[in-house]
This record gives sequence, C-alpha cells and structure tokens, in this order.
Amino acid sequence: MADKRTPSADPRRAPNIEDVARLAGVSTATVSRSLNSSGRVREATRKIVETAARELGYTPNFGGQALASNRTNTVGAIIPTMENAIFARAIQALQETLAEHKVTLLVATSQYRPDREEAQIRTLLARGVDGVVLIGNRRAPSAYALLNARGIPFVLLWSAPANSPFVTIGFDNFGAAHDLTTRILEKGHRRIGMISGLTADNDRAFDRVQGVSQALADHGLSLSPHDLVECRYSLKAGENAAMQLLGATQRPTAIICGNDVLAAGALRAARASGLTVPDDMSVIGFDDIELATAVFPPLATVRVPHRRMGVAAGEHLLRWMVQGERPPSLTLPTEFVERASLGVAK
Amino acid sequence: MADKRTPSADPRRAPNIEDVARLAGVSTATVSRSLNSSGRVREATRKIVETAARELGYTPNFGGQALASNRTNTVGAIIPTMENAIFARAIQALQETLAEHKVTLLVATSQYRPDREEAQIRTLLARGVDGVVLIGNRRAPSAYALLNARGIPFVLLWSAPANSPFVTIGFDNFGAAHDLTTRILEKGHRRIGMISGLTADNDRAFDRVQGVSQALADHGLSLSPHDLVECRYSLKAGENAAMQLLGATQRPTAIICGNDVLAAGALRAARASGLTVPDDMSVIGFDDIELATAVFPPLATVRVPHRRMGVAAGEHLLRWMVQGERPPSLTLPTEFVERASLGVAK
DNA sequence: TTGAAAGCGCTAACAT
DNA sequence: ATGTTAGCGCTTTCAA
Repeated sequence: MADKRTPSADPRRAPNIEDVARLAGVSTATVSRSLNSSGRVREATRKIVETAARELGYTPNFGGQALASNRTNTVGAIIPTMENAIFARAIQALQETLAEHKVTLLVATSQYRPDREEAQIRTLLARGVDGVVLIGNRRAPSAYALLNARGIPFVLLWSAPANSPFVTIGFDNFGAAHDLTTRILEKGHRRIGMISGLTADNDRAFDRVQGVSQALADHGLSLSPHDLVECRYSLKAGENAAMQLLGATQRPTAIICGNDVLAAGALRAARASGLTVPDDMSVIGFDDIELATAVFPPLATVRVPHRRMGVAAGEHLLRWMVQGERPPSLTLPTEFVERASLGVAK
Repeated sequence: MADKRTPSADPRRAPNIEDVARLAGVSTATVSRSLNSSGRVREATRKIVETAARELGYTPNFGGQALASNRTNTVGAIIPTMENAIFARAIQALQETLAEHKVTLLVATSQYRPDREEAQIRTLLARGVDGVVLIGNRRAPSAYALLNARGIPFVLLWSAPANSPFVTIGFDNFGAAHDLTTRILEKGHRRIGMISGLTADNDRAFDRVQGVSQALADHGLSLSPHDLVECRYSLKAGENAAMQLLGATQRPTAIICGNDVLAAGALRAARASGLTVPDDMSVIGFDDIELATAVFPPLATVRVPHRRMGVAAGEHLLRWMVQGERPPSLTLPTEFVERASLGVAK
C-alpha cells in the first residue's frame, strides 16, 4: 500500500490544492486566493496558478470548500410538483439565473403536502444550502421556524400577501381571479361554476376562489357551494369536477378553473357531454402554459409571470446571500389572455 | 468577541458533533456511529445519543461529513429539459427512489445541447456527486472521459443500444417506432410523413426515424426527404412542420411524430388546414404523456416506461454506489396505445 | 503580495 | 462497545 505521506502516491487520487501549490511553486493560500479571486494576488502569480491547476485538472473538493468557508453555493427549491409545466419553467429560469453566479440548484417536490414540504426543508438544510425557495406563503409556523433557526435566506414565490413578514416574489392571485371573473360577467355570464385546486394548504388556490367570490359579490351574485368543486390538479380530476357541475339542474354557462390543466379536463367533459365550447359553455383557465393553446378551443386564461418569478427569486437570493442584505418583496403583474374558449353568454 | 476555545460561546452557532458528544457523555466517534448506524453501538447508548442530538437540534454538517467520508449522498441528473412532462416524471420517480435511501438529487438541464450537457457534467462532478444519470447514449467521448476519470457510477436512460460499454436503462426506440409504423401500414396508409426532433445529437430521435424508415422499407416503401421534417420539440415547431408536410402536392394520410408535443402541434395544423383527424388524416405521437389525452382527438402513441426508468436508475445507481458492483443494463418494454387520432386510410 | 498555520466538523482506523 | 486521534481539503487570519 502506498505511503500516505508520499505526495501523489496514488495516481488515481484527485489532485488537491496542495498539488497545485507545489506545481505552481506557491502556498496553498495563494492558490485559494487566485482561484477565488478573493484577496489580492499579483496577476503573474494568478496566471501561474491557473496554468498549474489546468494542467493537473484540478477541481476544488466540494466538502473541503464547504467545510472551510461554511458556504455550499447551493440553493434549494421546493415546488409542489415538476409535472406542472408552470413550476418546471419557473425552476428552469431560477436555475439559469443561479448558474450565472456559479450557484447550483437542488430541487425537491412536496406533492402539495405540507408534511413532505417540511421534510424537504429539513433535507435541504442538512444539505447545507445557502438559500431556499418555496412556493406560496401559507405553511406551519414550524416550517418557518426551521428556516429562521438557521438564519438562512429564503424567498416565497407565487403569492404577494400585503404585509408578509417574509420576502415574497409573486403576483396577486386574488386580483387576477377577480379581474378574470369580471370579464366573464361582462360577457353576460351569470351562472358561473368554479373548479379549484384543493384550498386547504394552498393559499394561491384559496385566494383565487376568494377573488372569484368577491367579483361575483360585486355584481350581486354569489358562488354557492354547489358551484364550487375542489379537486387535485389533474386532467382527470378536472374532467370529473366539470361533469359534476354539468350535472346540476341549472348548469353553469361558464366554468372558471384553478389552472389550465383543470380547464383542459373541463373541455373534455364538455365534449363528452355533447356541449360545444364556447357556444354552449365557456371555460377559463389559469397559468397560460403551452397546454392552453394545444387544446381546442384554445383556453382563455391568465398569464402568470413564471419566468420572471424564477429570475427574480435567483437575483434576490443571490443578493441576500452575498451582500447579506435582505431584499424587498416584489409583486409582478398578470395579464388576462382572451381566447376562443370564452364566449358571450347565450 | 467570544473566545474561540470556549465551547458554545456563540449561542447562534449550530451545534456540532462535539456538543452532542458532551451532552450525551460519550465520544464523537460514538455519536457518529449511533447516528449513521455504522459499526456496533449498544442500543442504550444510541438512545442517549439520539436524545442529546434531538435536544440540541443537531444536524450533521454537510461539508464535514462529505470531507471526512468522501461521499456526498448526492446524485446528479442531467435531462434535456424540465418542460417536457416525460422527463419531469422520470426525474420525480428517480428522486423518490433515491430519497428512500437518504440520497438527494441535483437536477440540471442541457436544453438538448451537448456543450451544455458537458458543462453540467463538470458542475455536478465539482459538486462531488456520488453518481450521475444522463439521457441517451450518444455524446462526445470527452463527456464520457470526464465521468470515467473520476470512476464515478453513472447510468444512461432512454435508450437500449445492443452492446453499450455503459450501463443503460431504456427501451428500444427503433423497435417501438418500427412497430407503430407497421400498425399504421396495417391501417392501409401508404403516404406517410414524419416529424422528428432534431436527430443530430439525439440518438432516441435518430433511432425512431430509423425504425420508421425500416418499417416502410419492409413494405417496399421509403421515407423520402420530403416526407421527413426535423424540428425542435415544441408545439409551434410541430405545427409548422405539419403545415409543411400538408403543403406537399400529395399530402400524407398519416403523420408520425417524434413525441406527443409535436403531435399536438400537428393536430393544430390539421385543424387550421380544415382537415379532420382521423377522417382526413391520422396523427401519431410518442411518449403517452397527459397531453396525449388532453387534445382532441386523443393521440395514438407509444407508452414509454418513464417511471420505471426513473426507479430503476435510482436502484441501479444506489447498488453501484453502495456495494461497488456495476449493475447490468436493462431494457424495458414499450406499448403501442391505440386512440382515435389513428384511423384507417381512405 | 505572499506564506505559515490554525482550524472547519466529521469519519474511520486503531487501541482499549 | 467505546474512546483516541489522525487526517479529509480548503479558507482565512495573522505575520512577514
């Protein structure tokens, strides 16, 4: 067996900072400074070090770096699911933003379950992430306690509560839902049904229901329990929910859906029921993912700033992590997208 | 400033293994053994240690653990994009499998670009991942060299080449495409067009084109350059490609698409052209993602074992990482799913 | 501008 | 079964 004290005894062993220092004829401190552009190093020295590092194929050992610097240059994000394109796209934007600053992203999913989310927060913290991104703002105090105990930077995406004690980067779910409902009412619809995601642990879904309710109330209408169905965010669930609404004695002339996937399900239900959209009934989605224009008729929906949220989350977090100053919250605009699935009421 | 030698001088400082050892009245080695269930520890001792750890809210420091053990319990996966549900789902399955063994997943995307993929491989290796998952088997030797230089376990998903020097977990793209084409021919179609993803750096896309070609050849037909359009995997690109095929003097009676997203685009093109599917033309997809049944008519397609690939990738990798023995390759079956978008030729 | 050296927190070999 | 202790590779004072 090779003598441990003999340098480069094992050729398979990855080169370490000492190997680089030796080859460059400098100290390990100088190598570290050169490669991290921290502290001053003469340009000529840096060149020499870089050459040596390249020659050896040196990559800093992650564990050593993390241990010594107490930073991992890693950010963790927990989203409900990767299967909804809206989150996938936001995550992609986040990752690209972080990558520009040599920070990598650890992604975990909660399946919309608070207990899983909290477990994932624990995992990420154990992984030593330097920052965390979460979706929504409603969760158990214990979850926030975990984050706060470490004093770790974290931002909440997808909602924009008025006086949050946390940094939020999102949009006004209530307002967007209120707005779209108003537009539907302007088309003459009066019997309106809604298919929502499960609101229990989902403030976005909850706020959207509230926005619809309020808009109806503003017009002297109301969203009765019969007109509202909650279900999982899946095509099949949306279809079933729509079937239920369509089975009512007075079926709605317009169905507002918590997202585009549910709306696609509602379209399928309409077709199965022999109803034509929008002539017999209108269907409205939320998110404006690609699916919205893949179905027929294309879905009227609300464009959610997923990409901008992802980018902003990355920028805010980086600022916070590096400069140590807590960034402000940010509210982004949404836009109603009118398409053929919304027609005038007959 | 607090004296560094005074233990727990800074109450904000995270508790370390020494704090736990002190509280439990044992050595740090025993704490490590208790918490990692490595080596023997008396049950009573373990209890005491666990209590102490819980009381202090102790979480092992990731950097320290990684540095000392030379393992990060992290696996990295590089997929083309998170925006295609097929990859998202496979990744989800992979993550769940790994999570059962306390291994976390680092996800990166390549956007179907070989250079980006190689850069991501570098990043993951720098991150000290213990294993890697890649999609497809065709890439530059330099990419494989990176992996091999570290002797790190890695598996390739989505394809099943006959004599790969690597561990692959996938399915027979050629065979699946050959099979679906044969079924289309059985429906009487003779003028067949194909919309494929870009085949240059994508062995799956390439193999599918070959499978279609071969099946046609088997019936004395051929896939001429005019009948084949390559484009990005997007709805819009699929629509444009279909438009091109439909503009031919003799338009195809069936269009085979490289995936379901392209097929959804083709459906849109058919509608825009005033053609009814499947009466005027058939459209066939690949993947069987949710989108396939969200569109109308629902897409005939090939069911790809995305979930099984994700699970198997996790299991094989874990086995390899822990037991050190390289697992065998695995070929999973696909299934043709007949749906309304495929009709008999008129 | 550079070097020497003290840790960072943990694991694992070895000793008991 | 448990303790002692030597590193793992890196960053960061502190000196020079």
